[in-house]
Amino acid sequence: MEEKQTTFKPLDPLLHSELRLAVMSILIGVEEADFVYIKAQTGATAGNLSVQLDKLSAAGYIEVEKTFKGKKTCTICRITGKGRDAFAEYVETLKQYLQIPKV
Amino acid sequence: MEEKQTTFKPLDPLLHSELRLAVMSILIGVEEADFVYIKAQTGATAGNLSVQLDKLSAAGYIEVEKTFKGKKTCTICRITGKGRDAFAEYVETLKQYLQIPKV
DNA sequence: TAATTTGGTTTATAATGTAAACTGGTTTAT
DNA sequence: ATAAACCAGTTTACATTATAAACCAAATTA
Repeated sequence: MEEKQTTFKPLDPLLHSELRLAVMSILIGVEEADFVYIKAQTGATAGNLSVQLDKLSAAGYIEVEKTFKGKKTCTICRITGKGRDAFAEYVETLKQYLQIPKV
Repeated sequence: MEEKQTTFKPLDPLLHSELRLAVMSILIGVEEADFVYIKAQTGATAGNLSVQLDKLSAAGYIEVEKTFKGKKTCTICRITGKGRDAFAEYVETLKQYLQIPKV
């Protein structure tokens, strides 16, 4: 019987994206963050950020709440448990590629 | 004067690719590796691997030597100094996204 | 010598990322 | 009051990238 030499575990494609990863990186460290803040921190265009937040939200990695800040609309994002788990697993998987020992 | 809040350094797009990263990860640990070995380790299709090796080679991150193993052709790959540097920088940059402290 | 396998390359297509163009509402200027 | 500029996003069209199917040449096997 042939043993498959699965040296590299696949990387979650939802997280293996520069902008989405930056968003998750921000959200994992805070209670919540709004669209404008995330946009400033990442330097992303509004369009790109909107699309990527939708994808994270559709995957259940974040939740998005639309509220108001005074009269202005305000889009607040939070990481979910599922998102936290996925991020943690992504980090562990990536360590293999980066040759960083698992702690 | 406005200060730009460049929180996240951009990730080298050549390395931020699952297959190319796996290739570099292999090559950084060995003197050299051939096409067939890399294909087996990564589980990639030959076509995909061929394309990605070309890209790494075009960027000067690896060098590719075509030789023979007996009568069969054999494509040998080695990481270059430039590739080594790029990989190291990619790892450091990524740590910021992953919230892994720089050592 | 015909069929299969090996070691790849080329190329067509699918998937993804990105920013320009747009929307709906708000504030400012005239 | 109303036009002009602005803010907070969304939609959509386009560019880039990834991927595997189809292909090729040489070697091996039947």
